[in-house]
Amino acid sequence: MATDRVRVRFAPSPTGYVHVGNARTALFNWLFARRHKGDFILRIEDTDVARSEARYETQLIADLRWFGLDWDEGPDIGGPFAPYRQSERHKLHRRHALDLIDRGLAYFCFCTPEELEAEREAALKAGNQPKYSGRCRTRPREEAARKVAEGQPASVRLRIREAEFAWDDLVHGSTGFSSEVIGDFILLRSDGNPAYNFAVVVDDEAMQITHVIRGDDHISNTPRQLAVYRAFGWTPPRFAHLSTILGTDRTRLSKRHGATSLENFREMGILPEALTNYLALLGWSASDGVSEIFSLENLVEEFSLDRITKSPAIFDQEKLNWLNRHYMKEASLRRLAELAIPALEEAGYLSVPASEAVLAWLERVVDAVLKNLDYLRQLPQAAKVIFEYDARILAENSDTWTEINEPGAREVLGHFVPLALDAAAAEGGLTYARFREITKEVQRQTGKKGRELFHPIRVALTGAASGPELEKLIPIFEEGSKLALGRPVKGVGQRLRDFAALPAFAGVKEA
RNA sequence: GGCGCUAUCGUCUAGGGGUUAGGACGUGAGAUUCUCAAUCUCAAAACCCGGGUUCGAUUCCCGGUAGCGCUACCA
Repeated sequence: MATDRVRVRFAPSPTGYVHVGNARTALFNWLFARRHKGDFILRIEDTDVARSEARYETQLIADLRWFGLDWDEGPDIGGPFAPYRQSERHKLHRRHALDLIDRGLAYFCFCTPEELEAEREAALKAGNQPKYSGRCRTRPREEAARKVAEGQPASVRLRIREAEFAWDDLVHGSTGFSSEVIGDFILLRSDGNPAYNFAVVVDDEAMQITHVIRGDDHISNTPRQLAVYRAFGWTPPRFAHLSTILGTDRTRLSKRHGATSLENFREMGILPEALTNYLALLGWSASDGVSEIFSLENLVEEFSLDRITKSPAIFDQEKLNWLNRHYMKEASLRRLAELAIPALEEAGYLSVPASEAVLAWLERVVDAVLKNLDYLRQLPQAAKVIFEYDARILAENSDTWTEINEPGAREVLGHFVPLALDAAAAEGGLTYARFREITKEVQRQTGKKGRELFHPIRVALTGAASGPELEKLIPIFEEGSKLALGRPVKGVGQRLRDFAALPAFAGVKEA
């Protein structure tokens, strides 16, 4: 390591989505860098061009920024060790591979895929570790060079010597493999592109990476990489291997488990601070063993690699929801209202762009239903009582319908509806204060109070047996009815007229 | 098949040779409210199995089992 300064990197393949496992790896790298006032580097591993498209990289960067991370060096911002795309570093990889051949530490291999496959199957059948036999290992260098010059396709393999490959893992402690299980693996493919285990090492060394924090699926790759470091005489970085994130069925979390990518969570309306907090808690805990709510800033202060768990963790959407509810309560209503717009538009409730008046009204809507939400995507559903009122549908809902047809309920409505209708007509709407005066009057006339009084009124007004407080809903109805929305919101007067028009309540207005 | 990693409530975890094994999510009950929710209170819920070491193991060691990963000219 050429520097004492902590330098870590996140090196994803741009595949079109950022899996939460990768997001957590990125987060832990970032936290470690920030904790030690070091550098966090973004490097794109795009050697496999079939899977890499420019737009994937753009999306990857956007997703990571949304997630709350920033980096000191990367493909979008450059830096002293550019380029930061693996595909643009292939010349360097080739030069290093050839250098190893010159020094007799690597060699050209002319075996065909068919030959290798046959070898592999034979080894497997014999119950042996299926590793490369070393057939091309002893070919004289001149002969190999001649074949290459003739244009024969050749890969480059590392000459593995008998050795133990051990390291002190920052998460797992001392870990090691015998060279028996490795075999002379590929450095450079016959198409000239580097293999992953070679390219990462060359790039990490060139970028002076001091700590490699990555998923534990790379544990078995580590001895190969150590072999490369050893061949070059480089000092390897420290390694920290993070456990896998599993789905509820204990298999590796994948797309079929539902929301698993940053994009998924953003679309759901999960707040990034909730997701970083949750992911930090998945496999890491604070030193007091109790604290769970952490902003990114607090996480930077508290984070340490030695408090990372070794065992795999199952992703729990419920706990993420809990954190998201927590952070939604902390967020400004304006921010939440803006985040809810796409879902509301999709539901046909809103037309964009939303005016300032609509946004201000939306804040009240968010405020009214927030307690019922796990994430913002659920807002249209939770706000249905505001946007959709249909007295006829109410009449088809047997439970609710039966309730308000009880004699007591009919009595309450018989008094309430005409009073409220008159007030709304006379005053051009109904304030909550006025609404309360009317309910008090109804209470005097009927002797009903509490649930007996309010439940029928709620049903008549909202069409539903449950929902936000009427204190919040009534002003929302009234103000909403004055706004130009994707779907007109009915005011109190309109709702009661619709209700009174139901045949079953035909007499209610005159009662 | 070989190699490796892992194992505390349903889930995320704390802890550690002697503890009433702690917290959180979720669940259940109660309180409160016009309802749902939110909130508050309470409750149920765990050391994978078998050996060893030890006066004593959930904790340390070994084995088993299970889960996961790697075993590529994928990354």
